Formats: sequence, structure tokens, C-alpha cells
Amino acid sequence: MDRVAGNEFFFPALIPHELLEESGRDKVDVLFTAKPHDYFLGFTHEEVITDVVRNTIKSYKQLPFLGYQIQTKFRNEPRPRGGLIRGREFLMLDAYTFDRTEEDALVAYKKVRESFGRMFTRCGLASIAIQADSGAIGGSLSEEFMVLSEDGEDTVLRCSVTGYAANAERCEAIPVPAEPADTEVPAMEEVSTPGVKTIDVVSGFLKVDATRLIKTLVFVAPDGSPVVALVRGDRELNEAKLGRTLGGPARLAEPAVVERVTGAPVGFAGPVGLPASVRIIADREVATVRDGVVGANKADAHFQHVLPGRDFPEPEYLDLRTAVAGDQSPIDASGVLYTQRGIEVGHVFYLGTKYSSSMRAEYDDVDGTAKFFEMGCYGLGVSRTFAAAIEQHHDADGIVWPITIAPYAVTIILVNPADPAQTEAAETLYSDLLAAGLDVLLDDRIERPGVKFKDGDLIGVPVKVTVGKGVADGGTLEIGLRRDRNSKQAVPIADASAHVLGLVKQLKDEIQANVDTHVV
RNA sequence: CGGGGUGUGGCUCAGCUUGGUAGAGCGCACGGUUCGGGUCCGUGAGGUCGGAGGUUCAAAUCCUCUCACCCCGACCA
Repeated sequence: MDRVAGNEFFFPALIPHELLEESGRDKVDVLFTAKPHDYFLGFTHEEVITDVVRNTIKSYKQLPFLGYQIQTKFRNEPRPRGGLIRGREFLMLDAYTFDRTEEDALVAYKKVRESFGRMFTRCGLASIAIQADSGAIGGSLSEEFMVLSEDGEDTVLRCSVTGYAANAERCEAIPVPAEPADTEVPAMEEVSTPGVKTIDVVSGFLKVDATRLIKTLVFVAPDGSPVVALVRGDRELNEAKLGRTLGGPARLAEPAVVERVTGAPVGFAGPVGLPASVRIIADREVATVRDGVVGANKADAHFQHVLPGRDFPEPEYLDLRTAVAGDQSPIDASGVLYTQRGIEVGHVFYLGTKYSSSMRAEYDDVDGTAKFFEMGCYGLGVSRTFAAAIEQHHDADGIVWPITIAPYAVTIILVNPADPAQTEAAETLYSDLLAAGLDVLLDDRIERPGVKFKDGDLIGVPVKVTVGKGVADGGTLEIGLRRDRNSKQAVPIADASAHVLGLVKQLKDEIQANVDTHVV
């Protein structure tokens, strides 16, 4: 962060109620409130730094500005899980940029994005930046840093040709035609479907492939008006995409609203004969359904042989469905999407003036006029990064810490603490390495050797030194790397310290080489 | 909030279906043995079976209610 001219802060974890009222985020549901006063426990700090900046930065001459901090965040997650992966309290590096223009803001965005990439690489992690949804934070451009791991909780869609990667909720879904355009479609006809409500059941009951059903979902837009959304029966409507077209999160309408809008109980909604006042939007694939089945907007009935545009007005066609593995790549027509699992360790956003305008954070520009700051915000999950590092670096015996984030660089296992020669060799090396600035763990417990070896592997310190019978035999210690059991070799006691320092340097150099060549 | 699951010595769990004297492994204590990849043998301590109510001669076991935790989903660094 300092490399990209960041200014380190340490904001209060308690955020005054008024500040979140300004941005409207006092309604965010993960907030913890702090009594007796009207405070929230900090879940992210856009409002706080915006308040600081609007009070201190008055001129374009003070821009660009980057502030960051590393602090405990509090979010009342509905479902904490996976230990450090997702907790109600976690450590986060959060950064915020303030600029004059959108171009400057995007330059800042790029800088922080690269900085994040370097940090993950420096932590020994292989990460990728993917196209993402900006969610509750808001803003228009956003990418997530994912650490690929089989145990990850996120699904990443990737293009087989270009390597392009996107979060499933963001990835454009290329339409696959349901039926040939020249199909003859008989006249629409009502069929009785008593108690037949779900796609699966309708499909089975009418012996019609799910690709020919048009799923009709009623949502309530942010402004309170009902919106009818259509997707093909075998597809999943993507609420993030829907929210983007409606300008805010939409929620599925409750049964009473569905009945009021469609005149039918849930399960029989369809686009035919809806009031003209109701906005209807559809996934692009729906346009290719030529002999479809839809709810008849009355109980226990559906229409078959439905043709969009003939039997109901052409809706607005948009990308609304969730992309899936096997879809054509949106980047390269010859590519196919496939999925990978990942852990989200960082997220970067270009915000525009979302917060500066709602909080009236302005500076005087070159021409003397007051303008809102162009902002970006950036989050790096520190505690989660450690969890991701363990996911990416472990074996059957335990953790294999990357040297850069290992709690200790070296562990010295003193096999027999009752042997004065071994003890002296171990303690001498221990103090030499400490003097050289390394973090060293000396296991001089009175335990059987096997126990100490197992514990040492479990903890995963990258460089292992065994002080044992080699001391008496030939005046040697065994030195090796945790990641490779075959790497150990006998080293004369006099050379041990230098040898360890050499290995530590080698491990650090390997990671640095990755950082130097890393391109996000 | 919806779906599923689990609560039994310090820890991990078996026992519950088909009610009948609470078990194992690990850990702990003691004795011996072993001593470079979680030694082996023996002895021992330790639990009102998450809580409340009910059924029954008898409840860890069956029924009702309740609490807690875990997993899957909505959400997110």
C-alpha cells in the first residue's frame, strides 16, 4: 500500500449512526449496533473516510489521495462458517481512493488492484482477478481476487480459450436458441393442469421439455412496483443481474402480490394477458421459445403452443439468466465456459461519486467549481487470506506455510533434551538464528521424537532442523524444507546457521520472483 | 428465515431402531517397557447421557416442548 502512496489510518471501530444515515447504509442488515450510544460496529469505512476527507481535502491540489487501514471488521453474517473463512469478526485491509476525474479514479483503481495482486503473490498465493458484482457496496466496476481451491465457497466461470474469469452472478450468459426459428406454432390453447405448479411437474405432466417452458417470476422492484421476469424453464434467474437492470436489489414478491398482479395463485403465473402497466422483462433466450408453455394466470391452468410476440407483447429482452458451465464464452465465441471453485480474498470497486454525492464531499477544482470526489474502495480479507493460504499449501501431514507469512521461519527439533551436546548445539543455533533476525521455534519438550516430528509437520514451519544423533556421530545437524521430506541433508554444526539462512533466502527469492513476474 | 443433522467422562465417538446394571479409543494419573516419525503392557480416576415435562415397574433409548451447536441455501473480505 505504501508503494502506491497510501496513507495509513486507524479509524474508530465505532461508527456514529448519523454518518451511515447520510449514505443510507444505516439499514444494512449485517450491522451490529453498539449500546448504550447510537453507534454501529464498523463493517467497512467508506462513510468514515469520506467524512475525514471532506473535512480535510479542499483543493484539487491535494489529490489524488489514498487512505487505508488494517482493522477488525464486524458483520453479523447470517451463517459464519469455515473457521477463519467467514466469521462475524475478521481482519480486513480496507483502502479508499479519492480523485478528481473518472480517469484518475480508474488509474488509482488499477494501482490498488495491482498492489493487491502483489500482496497475494507475496503471501505465496496463486490468485486471479475476476469480473464481479458490486453488491451492497455499490459502484459500477468491480473485480474479486480469488484463490482457487477445491474447498472454496465461490464458483468461478472461466473461458477455455482466453482464460477470462467471472463470478457466476456477473458472467454474461450467451443465449442458446430453444427451438429453430422456422417452427410452425399452432394456435395457443388452454390446458387444465390441476395442482401442477412447479417446472418439473409441469414438464412431466404435459410431457414438454423444460426448455420450452417459460418460467414467470414476480418481483418487487426497489421502488415498490411489481416486475415480471421471464426465463426459460431449465434456467436460473440471476437476481444480481435483475437488480442491475432495476437499479437496486429486487425481492421475490410474496404470494399476495403475485395474486394481485397475475390474478392467480403462485405456480400459475404467465406473461399472457397481464395488465399493460406491469413491466415485463425476459432473458434473451425466451425470445427463441416458439412453442412454449406458460401459466394461464388462473388456478390449475396453463397455456400451450405459446409464441412470444404473438400471444403476449414482446417483453424487454436482457441477459437475466445465470451462466453455467458449457455455455459459450462471452469473450471468445470459440471458447466454452467451465467452472472452478475459489475463495474470495479481495474485492476492488470503482465507486464513482456514490458516497461523495450522498455525503456532499466536495473539493474545489481547477476552474474554481465544487465537485464531488471520484472514489474507489478496496477490501482485502487478511484473516481469510491466511485460511486460503492453508487451503492452497498443505499436505497429509498438515500445513506447509509460505515463508512470507509463516509464524516461524525455522523450527529446531531437539531430539533428546537429556543429551548435553545436542542441547548445546540446538540452543546455539537457536540464538544465532534469532540474532540473524529470524523467528525460530525450538522444540525442546521432553517427548518422544515421533511426537515432535509430527507436531512440527502439523504446524508447518517452512525450514526444519533436527538436532539429534548426528551431533555425536559426525557433528552434524539435519536441515531440510517442510514441503519436501527428501530435501533434508546433514550439515556440519559450524555451517548450520549459514545453511538455514540460505534456505530461508531461497524460499523468499522464489516468492519474490513470482511477485516480479506477476501480472494480474 | 428455509432444509438436514448432532448433543453421552477433558476430546472424538459407539450404544437409541427392538426401553432392563452407561461403553470404546485418545488424553490424564501410577508402575514397567521403549527411546529418530504419534512405543508397548498393566492398573486407576473420571459421565445425574444438553434442559424441562410426559409414558412406563423401568428411559441415554419412546413421546411433547425447549436450548445449543454443525452442515446445505439466501449474504459476503
